Amino acid sequence: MSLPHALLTSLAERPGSGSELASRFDRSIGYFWHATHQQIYRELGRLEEAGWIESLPAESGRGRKRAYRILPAGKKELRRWIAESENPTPLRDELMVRLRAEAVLGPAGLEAEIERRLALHQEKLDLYREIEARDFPEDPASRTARLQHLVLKAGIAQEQFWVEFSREALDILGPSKRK
Amino acid sequence: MSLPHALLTSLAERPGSGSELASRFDRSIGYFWHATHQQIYRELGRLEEAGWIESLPAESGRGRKRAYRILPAGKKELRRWIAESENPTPLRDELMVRLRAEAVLGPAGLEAEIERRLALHQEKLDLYREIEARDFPEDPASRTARLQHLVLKAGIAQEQFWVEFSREALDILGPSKRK
DNA sequence: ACAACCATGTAAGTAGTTACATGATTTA
DNA sequence: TAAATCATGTAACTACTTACATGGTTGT
Repeated sequence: MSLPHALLTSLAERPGSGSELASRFDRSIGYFWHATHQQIYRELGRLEEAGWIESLPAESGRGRKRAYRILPAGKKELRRWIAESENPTPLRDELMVRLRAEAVLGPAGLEAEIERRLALHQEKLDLYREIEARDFPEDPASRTARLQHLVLKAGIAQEQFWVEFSREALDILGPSKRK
Repeated sequence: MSLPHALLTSLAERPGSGSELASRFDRSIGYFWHATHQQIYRELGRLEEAGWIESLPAESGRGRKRAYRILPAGKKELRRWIAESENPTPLRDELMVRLRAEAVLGPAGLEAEIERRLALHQEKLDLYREIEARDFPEDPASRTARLQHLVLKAGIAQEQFWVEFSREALDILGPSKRK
């Protein structure tokens, strides 16, 4: 389970509130780890109780922004976790199940959905490339920057894969409609 | 949620018992959808209750193999589901979180884990390629075979991606030890 | 007939999702 | 000052995981 450590990582990069963390999970960290705001708030509470992070603004009820930052104990825990061993999360993609289902049952209207997916992945690919052009314009960089760039490039490669895959699938499903 | 439809697909391809389905989930269907035997047995019960599949051997308690096959209602449901629209499952990979953590905290011993992952993915890649050579030796094939081949090729592309990615990561993490 | 294994299943716990609620801040 | 939005949070539910249990089958 990586959510607590994803949050620790994000807070190690820069302190922030729950909503700020939630929007970071739609970008950088979010290329490979997703979380909703409900998960994030719950987990921030646990992390604070564990003594790994602290919240800055004194007391406040709801609706008030509350900034968190990582504590030394949190950094220590994160460092310990980095070297841990864990098997890769098994892949899960319903589209593949649908393809095998259509393979065995015959045409059942999968084309439209794949075209929709193609557009989604193309859009995300464009976005990631913009981010890359903006954040990593130069080639030789620090170890930190090279690692962050590597993760972004992995996101780009994934989206590229899906774009190409969708095109191939459309070629098989409906060759007549393709130019 | 795709597990019930993954099972329906697998049973549409060929009837089988729970344990047979479980082992298929380590291959073909399992390239992109994973399930443990506990999930599978539970879900088979639900599918039978829904009237989408039936179990053949009359009455029998535990320890006795029970073969299931898909019913017309199950095929109808599967066909309906194929054309449904669903957003891609968000990616989740702890290794990426670890890389960003190591990027921000500095060297913390991630290399060994990446080498382990590299070996795992290389092994899986070799396995998939064997399966490809055995099951899809010829090029022009039926629509069904082309779709099944496409899904396998996607699995191959994924493992290839991870192998290349791991090598790049090692280049950044420990350039001295690479030849 | 005993051991080892195989197939099926139960139980408890955890992570993640969906729907909804409430107080604060900004905007019309 | 009312409406819309933002930030935080609660509650209920579902999928998935881990650990364990039991009845059959197979091999010696």
